[in-house]
Amino acid sequence: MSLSMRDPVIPGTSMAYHPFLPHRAPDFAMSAVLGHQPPFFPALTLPPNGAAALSLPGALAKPIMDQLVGAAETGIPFSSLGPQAHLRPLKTMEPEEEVEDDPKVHLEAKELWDQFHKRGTEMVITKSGRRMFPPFKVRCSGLDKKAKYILLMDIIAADDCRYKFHNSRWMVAGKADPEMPKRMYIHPDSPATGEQWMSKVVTFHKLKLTNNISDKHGFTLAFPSDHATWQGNYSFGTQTILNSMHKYQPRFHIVRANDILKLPYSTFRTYLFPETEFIAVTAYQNDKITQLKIDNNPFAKGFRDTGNGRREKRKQLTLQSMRVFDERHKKENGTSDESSSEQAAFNCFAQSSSPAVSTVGTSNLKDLCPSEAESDAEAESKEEHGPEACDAAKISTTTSEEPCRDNSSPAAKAHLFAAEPGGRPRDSGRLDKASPDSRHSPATISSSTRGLGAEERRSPGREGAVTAKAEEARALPGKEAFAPLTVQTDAAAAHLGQGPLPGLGFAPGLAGQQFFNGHPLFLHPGQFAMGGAFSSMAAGMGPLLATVSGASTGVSGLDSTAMASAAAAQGLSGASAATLPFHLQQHVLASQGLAMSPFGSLFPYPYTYMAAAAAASSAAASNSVHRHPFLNLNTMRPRLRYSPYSIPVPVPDSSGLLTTLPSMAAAAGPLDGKAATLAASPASAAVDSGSELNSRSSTLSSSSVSMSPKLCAEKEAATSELQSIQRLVSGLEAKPDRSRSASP
DNA sequence: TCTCTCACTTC
DNA sequence: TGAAGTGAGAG
Repeated sequence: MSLSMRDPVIPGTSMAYHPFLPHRAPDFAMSAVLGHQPPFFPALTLPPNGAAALSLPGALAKPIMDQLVGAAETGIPFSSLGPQAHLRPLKTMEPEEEVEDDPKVHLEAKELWDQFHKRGTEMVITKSGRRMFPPFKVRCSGLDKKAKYILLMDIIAADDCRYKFHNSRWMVAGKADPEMPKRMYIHPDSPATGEQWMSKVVTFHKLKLTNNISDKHGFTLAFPSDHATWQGNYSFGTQTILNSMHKYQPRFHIVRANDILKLPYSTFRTYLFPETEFIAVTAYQNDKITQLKIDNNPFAKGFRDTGNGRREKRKQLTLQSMRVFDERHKKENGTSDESSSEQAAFNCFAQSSSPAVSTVGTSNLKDLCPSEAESDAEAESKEEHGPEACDAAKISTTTSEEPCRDNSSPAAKAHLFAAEPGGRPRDSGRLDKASPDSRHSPATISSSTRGLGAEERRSPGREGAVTAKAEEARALPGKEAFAPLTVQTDAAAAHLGQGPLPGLGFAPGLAGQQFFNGHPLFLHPGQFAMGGAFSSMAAGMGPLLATVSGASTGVSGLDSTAMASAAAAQGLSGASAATLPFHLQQHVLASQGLAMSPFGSLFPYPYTYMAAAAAASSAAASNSVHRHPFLNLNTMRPRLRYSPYSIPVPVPDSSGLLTTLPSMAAAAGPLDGKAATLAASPASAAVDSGSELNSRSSTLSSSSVSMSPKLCAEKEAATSELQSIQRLVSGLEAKPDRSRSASP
């Protein structure tokens, strides 16, 4: 039965309140996500390809909405609203015809990400939502030019730890807080042909990160079917909710589908870029990250040391006032305390100083501190800075590179994900039967070693340049073979519990649960107005029950559907479960003994649909290890935990990402050997840097020469300036947690 | 730690 | 011109 306007459904078709109906979007102001197995749905299937257009008059939709909203607000268990509908497997909704493609994904602005990773990643999250920086941009290749693809991104917990920034480094501070409801962001251009995707850099800069648990920028779609294909709770949104001081890993997905509706049973290819891992913070902890962002984010230009931003003015003021103080001090104490080191420093300063006082402490200071400053400056200069980046290098010197903080563990090496054919998925007959995809080829984990040329450091936000440079890069032989983890899930592939899809393993008790295997999705608001995926979704979402409540977009959700249903399954009253916010329900569920993935995404989404049945059966049949794929995985390769796919992947030891034990990784992950050593004794590190400064000053002083008399007047001024600088530096050193090592 | 405001930026 | 994206800094 195909859905159309005239279908006599009670009291209306599911499409009546489908949130993707563009003309309906503003009306979707429900305060809760409505439940599972909605009683309104007759047994229906979607037309092939979900292509039937549905234009539902508001007059018809409104009463339905009211009813749903009313039910949600009063907390009436949805099951009491009517008999549960039995939804047939949507066999007519099958993925696109198999096409030959071999997608490869290249992370753009990789060098920026590398720096970011090296310095110890931090990503600011705010209540209102903050963009990612560096921006997550990729370039795709190997797509079928004609086929349509949907590109998505989500962010999952990297581990189950909470972190703190202590003694200039990130360390584990305990167990992770309960995970926030996850969403997935669908690139607003989706779906588009492979040709279109490959012709440009795909950027996800509009995705925002927030710590606001009541964020209204998302809504949930439940796929209320007892059929594995449709199980799942799909949350869309433009903001993802993260826990502060927790580590996260962005993921990128390519789905060959011409319709969002097909996501649940389409093949997901998932790519992880280890260097994009980050710790969410509400305020910057690590000055190096701050500086990196200031140097590279156009919006933060005002804080750069160069230019006329507030930062410089403030610095000038500071220096000025300090100079006044010095002069006053000298008048009181005479000038006898001029040290030779000051002279030397002055010499050095005088040689390279630019006239502006405000620039003191950038390149000039770098000259004074060759070892640390240079090492860092060298490292940075090797990264092919543009003009701004050069500036950045100077500034980072100014802000005092700290050996402890520098994660020089070659993160760049970490992105070679060589998939081992080792873990072949276990077969699941049930899946084969249940999934429409079962005819497809088995799941493959392809590790693409794509050699793109070294990317030049780019100024973010300049897509054109980025694209052009990427083009250049593509023409070059690969400096670094990049092989993102590629997991192709497929129905027949469902050999779960080992091999490439252990992330699909279902925790005990969840295996048969609905809504626990779906994964939320971010949806770009623009897609409400889009044709393409969502227009056809309007026709194809019959069996979906969607609830949205709105803030800015008029659409929002509490993501409670899944939990409501699951909680109900756990013996909670429908009412209470339905009224709990998603995250609370998660707690409830956890307390109910429902095993949940500690990593938030209970189960990695769409492929779950394909593997759900198999997972359920295999989980039931398998031993405890198999039922705890994460644990199993963790034993072997702890930091793969954020990957939904526990692939036995050989990873370079230097990666620091996949080979480190969690605690060690947390403690020493972002540090290189030297840093780790220093980190073991942070105090000594601070002392070291200070003493280094002193000894360097002495060295300079001993080699200093007497000054020309005509310089005497300037010398005095410069000396006082130097004192100011040194005071500044020692002031910085004195800062306990956010200390910067002294790079004089 | 977090939130808010501010001055600054880009678009 | 104004909306939106920045980090700093105060509280």
